[in-house]
Amino acid sequence: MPYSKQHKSDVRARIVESARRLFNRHGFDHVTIDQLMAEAGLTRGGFYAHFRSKEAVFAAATASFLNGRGAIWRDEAGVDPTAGQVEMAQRMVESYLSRDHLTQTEDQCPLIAYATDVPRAGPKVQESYRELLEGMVSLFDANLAETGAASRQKALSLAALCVGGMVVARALPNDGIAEEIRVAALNDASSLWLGKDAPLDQTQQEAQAA
Amino acid sequence: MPYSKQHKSDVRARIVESARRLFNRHGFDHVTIDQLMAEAGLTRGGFYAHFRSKEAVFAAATASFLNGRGAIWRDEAGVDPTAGQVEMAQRMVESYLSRDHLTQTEDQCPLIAYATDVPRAGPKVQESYRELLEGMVSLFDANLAETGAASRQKALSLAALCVGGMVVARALPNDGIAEEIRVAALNDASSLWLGKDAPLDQTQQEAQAA
DNA sequence: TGTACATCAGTGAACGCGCGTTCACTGATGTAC
DNA sequence: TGTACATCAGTGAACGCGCGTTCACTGATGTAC
Repeated sequence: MPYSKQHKSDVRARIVESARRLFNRHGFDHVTIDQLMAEAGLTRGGFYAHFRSKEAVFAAATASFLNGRGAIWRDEAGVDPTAGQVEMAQRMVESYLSRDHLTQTEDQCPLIAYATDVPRAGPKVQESYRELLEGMVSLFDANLAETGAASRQKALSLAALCVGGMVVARALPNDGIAEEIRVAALNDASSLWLGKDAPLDQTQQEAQAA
Repeated sequence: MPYSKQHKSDVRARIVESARRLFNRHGFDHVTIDQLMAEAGLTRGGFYAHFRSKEAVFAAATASFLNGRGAIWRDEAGVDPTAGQVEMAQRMVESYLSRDHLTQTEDQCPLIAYATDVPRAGPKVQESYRELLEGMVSLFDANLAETGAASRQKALSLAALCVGGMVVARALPNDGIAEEIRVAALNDASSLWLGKDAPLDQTQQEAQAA
């Protein structure tokens, strides 16, 4: 039995990671098997020793976020015992609508990156997408000041604003309007949903300093 | 001079209309020249008597919305003299976040449909997209109770919620969660931004009746 | 410890298909007489 | 009013390229002796 199981699963993980980064940046259709194998330091043909199809690696990439970064985010959000609930929600929103998250397309949340790929993708991808969004909603739900149906509703629309705001900002040119949308969403998410003022965002701080 | 100018521009308009519908439904990459020409009752080759490239017809389709339906929407929104400002904003939000608008992908707002195609498209498309979004923001801005910077900020985040909420709802399976997002966005847009309760939406009315 | 062997991850050429685009041709239509 | 003509929108076959997938082959690696 040449090549240990360890080796194979390591390589597979490397491919998934390349795939995740590239799909995130360019979307499903605009990434080729060649590209993602090259990014993983391999060549075209070897791909099919690990995955049955391009669609399969897309599903794996989505799932990998769900169980990797996504899970970490989820865990961290529930962790700090000194912070109040609304404090936690506020941190989540600030991190989601941060300038970094708008800029760094490689590591962004797949809810943003895959939004329009998902309807055409297979059931596994759709399931992952749904699961991830539900996770986000639950997380908000648990950390809002409201309870019951009111909390659920706010959690849903807050998720829509966070994810949707980023999708829209991405579609706009980088000349100010995108940032304007992001900052407006951040401020209103804070004041309208969480009932508190957002601390000045990085972009706003720089504007004041100037 | 065979075929009148009229004839040529009629046919061109028919192609643009087919393109708009198909691009709206399937996105730029998943519509073929064959399909859109067939939809217009023509064949492949004739396309290039009207447009230089696929990208060109995409730009034309985007612009056609801007000058057609988009302009109508804009005009209507400013028209009813008996309605107050906030009343107008409320109507706009209700129409944008309506169940019909979620379902009828052919006639939806291109801000939703093209969100992820735009960053990869040419400058004309990007310009149209930006212009359309700015139009929406101005429209909200002019109809909110606030004034100045506060109004602009609310207009921006309201646009993000409307467009983004629809994009996200589209990406979710049609089994309830998509509707839940839409209705939550609608209700919170009404209560948090406009300071009023939304009348019961069609879906909610049906739920109550059952 | 060293060597022959079997396995299978990885290689890169090749296949096949879809689709944007081109092109030689056709035929419908407006104009000139 | 009718007919020959010129134009060019429209046709559909063909081209060319990109890319997902396949396949015969290679060679690295673990195992058996």
